[in-house]
Amino acid sequence: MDFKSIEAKWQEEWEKAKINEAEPNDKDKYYLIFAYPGISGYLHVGHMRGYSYSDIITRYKRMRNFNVLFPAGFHATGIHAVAIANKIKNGDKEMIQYFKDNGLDEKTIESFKDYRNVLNYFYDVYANEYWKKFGFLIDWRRLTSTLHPGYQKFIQWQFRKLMQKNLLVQKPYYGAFCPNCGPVAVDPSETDIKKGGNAEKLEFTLLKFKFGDSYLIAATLRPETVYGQTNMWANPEVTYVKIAIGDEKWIVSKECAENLKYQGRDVKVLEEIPGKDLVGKTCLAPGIEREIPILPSYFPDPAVGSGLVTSVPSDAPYDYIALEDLKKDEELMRRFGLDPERVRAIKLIPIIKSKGYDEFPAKEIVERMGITSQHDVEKLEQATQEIYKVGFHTGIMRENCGKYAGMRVEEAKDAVKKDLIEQGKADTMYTFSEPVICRCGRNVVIKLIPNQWFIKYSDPDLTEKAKQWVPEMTIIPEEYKEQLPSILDWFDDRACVRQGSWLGTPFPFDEKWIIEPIADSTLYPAYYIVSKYENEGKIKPEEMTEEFFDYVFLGIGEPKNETWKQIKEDFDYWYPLDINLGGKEHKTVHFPVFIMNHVAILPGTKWPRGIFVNWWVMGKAGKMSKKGGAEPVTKAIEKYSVDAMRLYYSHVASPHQDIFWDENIVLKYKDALRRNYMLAESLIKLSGEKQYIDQWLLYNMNKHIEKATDAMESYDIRTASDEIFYGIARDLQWYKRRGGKHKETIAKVLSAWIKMMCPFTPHIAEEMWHTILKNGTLVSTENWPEPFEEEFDKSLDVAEKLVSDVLSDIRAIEKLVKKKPTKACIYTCAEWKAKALQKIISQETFDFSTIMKTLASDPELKQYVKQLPGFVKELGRKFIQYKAAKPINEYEILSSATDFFKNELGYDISVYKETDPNKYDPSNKSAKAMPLKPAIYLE
RNA sequence: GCAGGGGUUCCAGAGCCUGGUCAAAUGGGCAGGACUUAAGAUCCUGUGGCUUAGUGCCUACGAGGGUUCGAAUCCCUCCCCCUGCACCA
Repeated sequence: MDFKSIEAKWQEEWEKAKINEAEPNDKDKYYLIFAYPGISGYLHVGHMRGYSYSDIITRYKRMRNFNVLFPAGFHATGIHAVAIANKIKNGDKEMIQYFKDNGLDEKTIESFKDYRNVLNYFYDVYANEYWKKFGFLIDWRRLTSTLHPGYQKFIQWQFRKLMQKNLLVQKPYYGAFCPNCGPVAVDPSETDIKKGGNAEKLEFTLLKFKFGDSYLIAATLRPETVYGQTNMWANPEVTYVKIAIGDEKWIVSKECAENLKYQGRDVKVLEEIPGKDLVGKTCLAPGIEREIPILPSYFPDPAVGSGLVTSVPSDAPYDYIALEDLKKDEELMRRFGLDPERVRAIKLIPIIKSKGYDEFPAKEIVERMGITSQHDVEKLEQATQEIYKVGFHTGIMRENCGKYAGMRVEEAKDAVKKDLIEQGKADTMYTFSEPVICRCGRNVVIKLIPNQWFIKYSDPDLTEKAKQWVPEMTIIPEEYKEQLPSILDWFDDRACVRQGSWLGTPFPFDEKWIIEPIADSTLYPAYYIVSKYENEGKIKPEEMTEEFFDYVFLGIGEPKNETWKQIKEDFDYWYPLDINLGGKEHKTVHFPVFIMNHVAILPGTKWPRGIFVNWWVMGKAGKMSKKGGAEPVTKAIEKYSVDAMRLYYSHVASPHQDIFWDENIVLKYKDALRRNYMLAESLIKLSGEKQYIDQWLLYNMNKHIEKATDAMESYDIRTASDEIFYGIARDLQWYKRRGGKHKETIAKVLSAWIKMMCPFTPHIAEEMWHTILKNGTLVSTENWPEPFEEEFDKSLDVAEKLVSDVLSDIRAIEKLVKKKPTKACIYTCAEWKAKALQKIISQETFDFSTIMKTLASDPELKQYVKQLPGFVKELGRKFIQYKAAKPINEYEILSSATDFFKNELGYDISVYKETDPNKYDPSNKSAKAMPLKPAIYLE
């Protein structure tokens, strides 16, 4: 089967038929978007998961006779495109190779020096190489980007509305900042940065150690440990600086001085002081007011804190091991003129009592973990974290800790810090927990922005309204719906503009600020209504004034022309949005702000109706990296076929669970598609009488339609695809095996089957619709099948189960007798037994004594009263399974299946009634016959 | 720390809300067989243990308790794993 040409063929047909284009009409509407992707490079198979769900859902809704709007766009704002352009400009080999690997020629790559070409290139790749190739029925006329002029007008309007509602506030903010590039995002995906994505922004306490006319500054996260200080660590390889700050003089690392400057402190560098010059001297430790020695060590990083570290070897693994190392290192001590005796005399001071630790937690954990040197950074980090955690939660200050004795560490930490600051012995500064390097190579610092604009998501009224709205929404999965109110509560004000070489919309109240990329993508489903008109040239961006958007979105004012009127009509028809679909990474940022902005700006009738969250596709090393390692989309399409991937996403697990990409599994789904195709092909060739198995098939198909429909209605893609691709296939397989061959039944069932496949695997569904069923229409425009109208009864299933049970019973006996039988005899039970079963399963509930009474009161059954109790007990087990089924004629059913049995088993089968006086029954098996469990004799 | 999710049979993964038809769907793997020149294709059969002419019993759904006639499913305690946490969308 040539998947590739099938895909191309039907994609073309769909486009010709324009079934992707949506205009208002008199049908009910359904509007879905997926959270549009940032333009950050080629996408991999992980990204296609959620997008595929979007297309499956919208195709389903379309077949349910909804008028469906499914637009898409690009999130172009931010740093990505500029970063790529810069790299090309700088001749970055890796980046150039990346494009070469993707088949681009030198000239095109060269053109990427202009970020606009980068954007245009990826717009094209995403839309045409990914989405279109995946068969998505996106309304391409609405394609937009966050950099389209109209879109920017829209965003500016949105911010004016926020301002009018007092939801924009200005206050100081400490943000990550690159001196070259401006604000950067520090996050594990390392979009903006080269290194340090896991760094946390920490507020360090700066301890001031009196040292001559100035202070040595040591940064710490554990101010409460001042009582355990034994010495100061200076790194002899680092050059420190003496700075004038306020009316004091501090000694810190250069990086620290830099940080302080960025954090709004008035800093003037006075002179440089090599670290080795500090070693051997003493300083006055704050809090304990004791002179302590300054000792050499190599772990203090000038980029972290102040580059100087106060040593608490009892509770800090780094300090402990550094001290131990030094004590052993005669040569080092000699080099700095230290007195080895005095160094060795330094004793650990017990200060905190933590659960599971004795006097010196640091010493204990270092020994327990077998850490032998201060260069074993990984283990030391782990140890530090462990001690920090245990100390914080369970620690109690010991009696030598002054007025804090007996206090819990959790409280002492803040108390000590506060007191030291008040006494002028400490200060604070923000620092990253590890060095952060910008893409440009510079160290990222934390900068104070005194007049940062925020969106006031903490606004109590807004939060409350949003929380109230959540229960009204359809949110998939349910757990997220329960989580959302607490996320909305927790959600704080969020910086919404920034300065720097960023792409984005100018902030309407101060154009030197650019609106940051999360804030400009919260209300955008509304813009897809307008974007079509912008793209068609029917409205110019200049025309998109405040008046325009007020009219279209809020119904305020009057239309200036027909187009305005029409756009408003469109908006009123399509809005609100039914589903916003996005990955789980959006749970705590995008989705909450999406809800809150709608709630803040639009009237209640336009608030979003639903959210669908999908989880990720994982590679072997965790989340699939955007930078490589994962399978790129284009290659995957070739290898697996689009439909196989769509089915894989649908069926391999619930959408709300991470899945692990495994190409063998995807290939299995490709096999499954082929198998179903072949099955349908073989069935359509059959012809013959209508039999009871046809009724059975229709009955089961009916159930599959009901189940799959129910599943789809509740967005349970996994269950639906299971019913359709495996449940139905299994029944068709059995039908065929049982000798089913009625043309009309087959055509009817296949037609429904293929329709149901269509949302999931549209290409192969179209192909089957045409080549197997010889239809001239598009299955994509058909209606989803309704359950068949025939009267069905559960007895159809009961009967068929009888046949398959008898078959597997015969097989079981075959195994036990350990020889190939030559014939089999089946004895169906006597009439009275069948009658008794019928009486039992017609009961509401299984109650032994009531049933016995009912049976015993029957004149016909009365005579068997001795056999009844055992009989009832045995049938009790089947009660639920057979409850309410109509009676079946076992003899007839089995007799009609003798050919089937012969085919399956390879020998003759005779069916007798237990009561038949002429039956062949050499070993008296017939008496064992029970309802739905005939006796069997093998010879 | 704050918030959330989860531990199911060889693997993946349903079931759990609404307790009994659950030795537990489905897909894979594996074993055996069929068809084939052949197959990664397709089709059958099997896949906890013991036992048995189609049966029955035991052990099972992280661990331990509890509720119940009855628990993978409800309640409690404990252990372990995972995820997100804010100028990345």
